[in-house]
Amino acid sequence: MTCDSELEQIIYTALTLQDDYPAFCPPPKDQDKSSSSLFGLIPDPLPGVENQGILQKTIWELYSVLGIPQDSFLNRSLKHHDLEPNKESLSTNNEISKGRKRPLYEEEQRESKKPKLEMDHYLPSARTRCRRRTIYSKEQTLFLQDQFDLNPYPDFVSRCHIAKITGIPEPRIQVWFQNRRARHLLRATGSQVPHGNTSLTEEEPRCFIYGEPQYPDMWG
Amino acid sequence: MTCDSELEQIIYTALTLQDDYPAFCPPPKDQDKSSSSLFGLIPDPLPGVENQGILQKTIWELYSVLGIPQDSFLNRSLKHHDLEPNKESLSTNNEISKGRKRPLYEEEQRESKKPKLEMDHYLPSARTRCRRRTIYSKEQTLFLQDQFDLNPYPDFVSRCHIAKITGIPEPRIQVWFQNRRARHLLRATGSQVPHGNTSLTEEEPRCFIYGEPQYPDMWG
DNA sequence: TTATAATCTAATTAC
DNA sequence: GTAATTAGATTATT
Repeated sequence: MTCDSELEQIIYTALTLQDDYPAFCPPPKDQDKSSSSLFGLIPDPLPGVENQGILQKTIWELYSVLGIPQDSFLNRSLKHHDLEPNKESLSTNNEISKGRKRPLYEEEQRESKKPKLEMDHYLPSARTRCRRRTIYSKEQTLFLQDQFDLNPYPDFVSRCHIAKITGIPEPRIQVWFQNRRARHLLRATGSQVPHGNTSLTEEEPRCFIYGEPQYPDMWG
Repeated sequence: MTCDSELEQIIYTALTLQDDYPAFCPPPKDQDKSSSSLFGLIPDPLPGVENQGILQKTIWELYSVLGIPQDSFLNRSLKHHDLEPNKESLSTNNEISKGRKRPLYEEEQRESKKPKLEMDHYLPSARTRCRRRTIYSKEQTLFLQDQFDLNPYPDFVSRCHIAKITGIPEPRIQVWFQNRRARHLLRATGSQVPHGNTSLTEEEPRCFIYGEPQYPDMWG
């Protein structure tokens, strides 16, 4: 009914969505499939969030395809993120880490003689090792390149501006600039012109640009 | 009326919030304070999002304290993030990067003879260079340490699980594990026991653990 | 295949 | 002490 690419798309859509809304992160897989408890896994509607239908539908599809039953630790985990990050959410649910140790992987601990099979089952290292590769549109890439020409070291606030304008999450912006610097700043001084005439990282090839940021020529 | 620490808290609260909701990222500072346009900066209520009052109040406080007027590029920027990341949001607003180059910093370009003052003004490198340091609660730290003992290399799905349970954003989980590995895995084999008897990174001191992950002893 | 997003180490900064 | 950032190397997707 659902081919592999479809399933993968569903999974990564859910993972991408939960990146913005942690409450929708899917639970770990479990072989004990009791179909009666399937509905218990569908998260309650997050009060107020838009595109509720899309989120719910995606998670529902994911759970249905994987046949994930209601796991015990989920009952003890946080119900809903209160939309305020890092607000000691665990303090009201401190039986997670106080009452027992390692609630997430207690299944693996119990049968510690089949570690790799269990691990591959729980954490499919081939498919979910990395975050799904982000594809940027032509307009997004052009805008990022323009910003890079202006300042290859945007600070947090600048990255937030870029994130707002492009719609790209700020951590992706950070990674994009890291990769861009590795490709272009170093290539400009290193491989293309081995003797370095491009005056950007000339005098200090491996400096940390903290106290006195070095900017392109148009900035002075 | 508002002391510096208060202002800083407001700024970073807003920045943290916009990390989850990019539409609420504050605009860049601007000296042209025309108080009449202040209300134009207050973002429209994001339809449906909870804690609307907190977000609105925070942004309002921030804008009021900074006296930020309605910037021109804000009119051309995205109105509301459509809650689906990386969905070529720019394609419907492609006049941002098509119609003109570098809309975000056109002010600096115009007066390119005062680069550092302008840059310091726009991008206060001392205060907003880095993301505000995240403070983890005792329960969060304990849970992360437990997960680290089980698997110091959690993949994307595992990091999402941890993010869900702890309420910490996934990128922060990633950074936490990076720092923890640098502190503990290397310290265990390097400084404490210089000759390395702890069998974790023994045969391959600088390997990338991709194809065949190495896990602690309890995993085999 | 190439380009590049994501991950990793190691050193470092800064809170 | 530790969260965040950086360079650089590497993996791996498109």
